[in-house]
Amino acid sequence: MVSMNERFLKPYNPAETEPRIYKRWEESGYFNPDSREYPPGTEHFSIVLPPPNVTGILHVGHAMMLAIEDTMVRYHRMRGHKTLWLPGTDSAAIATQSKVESEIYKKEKKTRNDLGREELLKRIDAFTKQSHDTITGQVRAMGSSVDWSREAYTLDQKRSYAVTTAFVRMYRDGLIYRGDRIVNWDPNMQTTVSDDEIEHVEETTPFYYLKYGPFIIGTARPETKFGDKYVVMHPDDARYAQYKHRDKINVEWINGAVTATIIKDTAIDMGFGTGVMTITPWHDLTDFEIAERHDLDKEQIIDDRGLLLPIAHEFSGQHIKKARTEIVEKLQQKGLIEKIDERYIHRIAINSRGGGVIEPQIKRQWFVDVDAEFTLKDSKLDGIPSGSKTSLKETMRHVVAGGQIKIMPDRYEKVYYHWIENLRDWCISRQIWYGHRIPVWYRDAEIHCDTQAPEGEGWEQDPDTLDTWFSSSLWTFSTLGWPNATADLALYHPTNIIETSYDIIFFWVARMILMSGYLLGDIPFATVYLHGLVRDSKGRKMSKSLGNIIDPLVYIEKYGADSLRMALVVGNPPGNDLSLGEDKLKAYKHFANKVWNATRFVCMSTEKFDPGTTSELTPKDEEYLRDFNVHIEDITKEMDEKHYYLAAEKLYHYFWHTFADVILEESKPILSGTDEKAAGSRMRTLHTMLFAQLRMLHPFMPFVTEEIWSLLGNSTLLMIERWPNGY
RNA sequence: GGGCGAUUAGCUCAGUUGGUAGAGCAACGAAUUUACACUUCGAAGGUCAGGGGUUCGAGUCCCUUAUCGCCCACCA
Repeated sequence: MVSMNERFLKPYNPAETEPRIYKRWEESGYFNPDSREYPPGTEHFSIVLPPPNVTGILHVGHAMMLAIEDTMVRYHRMRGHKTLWLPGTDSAAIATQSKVESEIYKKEKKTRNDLGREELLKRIDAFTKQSHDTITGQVRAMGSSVDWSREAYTLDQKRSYAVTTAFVRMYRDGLIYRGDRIVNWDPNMQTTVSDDEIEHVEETTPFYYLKYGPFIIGTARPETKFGDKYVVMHPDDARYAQYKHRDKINVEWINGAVTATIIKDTAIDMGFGTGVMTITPWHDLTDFEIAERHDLDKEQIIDDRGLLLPIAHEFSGQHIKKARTEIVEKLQQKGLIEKIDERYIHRIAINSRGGGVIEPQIKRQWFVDVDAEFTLKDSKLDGIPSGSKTSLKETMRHVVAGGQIKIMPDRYEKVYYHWIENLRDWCISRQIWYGHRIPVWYRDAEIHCDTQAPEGEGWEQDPDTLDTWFSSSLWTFSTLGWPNATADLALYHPTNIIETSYDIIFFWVARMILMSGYLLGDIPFATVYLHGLVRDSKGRKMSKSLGNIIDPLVYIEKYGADSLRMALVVGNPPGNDLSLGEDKLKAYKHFANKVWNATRFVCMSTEKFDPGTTSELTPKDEEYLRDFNVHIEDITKEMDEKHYYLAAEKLYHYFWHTFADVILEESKPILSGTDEKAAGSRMRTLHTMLFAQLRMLHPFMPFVTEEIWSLLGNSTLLMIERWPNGY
């Protein structure tokens, strides 16, 4: 053993060590799998980093993701696999634009229309650049061994080309269409929002029972009722048997007499209220579907900004929020109100990205058809042969049901199927400016969809951009060079694992499966590893209003990245939320120091030991090494089963309470004793166990282990050492 | 309205196919020119949410109730 380095005389100092070690790693080039030669037939391991949104700084949830993924990656690299972890960031179109817009408005009282498309995009670019640099700095501080040479951005040139290529293919296959459908409209952001981006918030509002001719109808939104001229009831409702489908009756309504048409439809719940309702097809999905079934007129009542249209007569131009009181007053005066229930619990839809209250509107938008049949070419999907007909829904369901993709924990498979069953066509066009422009051009009645603008005069590109998840859904292969047939794509796709938060299983995981299935005839990853949310020490969600959001850099500065990583990995099985308190960080900081000092002790007491010679082992030491081999096997098995949370805990426990507390303590008299054979045997044993434990701890605590490795006189980096295999 | 999860030591959580209840932290009692006070040793602490069932045997499997949490859903 080499003589003890003087640095061991002081406690381990992560703040001084970590940036220096990361620099060494980065300069070594080993994050890039191409930097080393591998024997033919070497297994490979690839994952993509779920790209963080360039909307600000990373939080501890991101830190957890980085900790788990880096653990996986370092483990596989040490197993000798050709390992790629591909980093990047996400433009997060709507969230980013919304954030920049509101900052500009706060400071300058200017809206996007004041600035114009070009200027706003310039401002957003400046913001995202800064945000990007902060984020990549944080990713480095966590010790993430990502291949920076392959870093991607969802909005860079290569990814944009992938996006337009995907759009054009889907359009030509009839999987993308343009249609007048009811969509979720955010009047604040002035854009559509997908179903998955909607949050429902409960609200107690008055519920009005209105006299509509001979009927009583209920509504929570009297301000939408101006145009109501269809009254709908269930065909089996005996109470209304006297009325026949399509009968016409005259009723006195808000703005005078209207001729109403009776419609019988089974969508009506006979048990709710009076079992009769009038419909507002332009602003309600159920109503829209009823209107479609019976080919009824649809009329717009509310405009894009939430103002009432001329159909509201004297209320025209008023905002719906403000108009309600006056409208109710008028109804009251006309004697049209039967009664008011003041305590009605109602769910309103909110745009989770920007915050506006959703107003359904009928709009001409672009959609992905999830039910349309298409022919799958070059299929690698089990059970869906090349050339067979399938649909996006079917491929999505099939790859999980057939076990080609495994979701951890498996209970999320049910959630996934349920989502697919209820999935409607995906609205992909957005009326914001930051994002991928839709690759479609119009000239009068002509439509041109291609990756490039058409030749000739008078063409106008669609002003809309694509849902940010459209580009994210290509991430596993757009980052590897698709649509070009690159070597990276051939080698690293499908990726082995996607490791992400369970709350984006629909937004992202499902849509990656959708896109990969269609565009590549393949799965995007073999395993979905879902981690949970990080909560504070009291189990509360981290939120701005609670003020309990912590920048991981604060923890790193105080306790070191290794401690933060351990705190985020130990006791954190997939699918569970994790409470993070400072006591944990403290505990693992102590542990890092324990490893540090145990090494110091081994150095001090084995200075005479030459690892090149093999001293004969005493029976006791043979027994220790046998037990240690069982420990290695156990840890390796946990790693292979992706039980990182258990492996980390067992490594911690063994190092501290077996290696340090028992074996090291017991070694003191042996090493200072007169029995040279016993001392030599023990030195060899300690040396073996220490080195192997440093290797196994490395994926979890890369900084301290790498630093110790180097202070022990190794000129090579621990990060590319081999995972121990028994002694 | 449907679905899922949780309920185990003061706190945070493990407990893989059923076989005598585990860890970390905290708290408690000791030790001390020690590799490490970012230490060591020791002891304490649990009707495994309640009830029922299957079994030789249940924290684990089944049924049921309660509380908390999450997700989904077009009751106007």
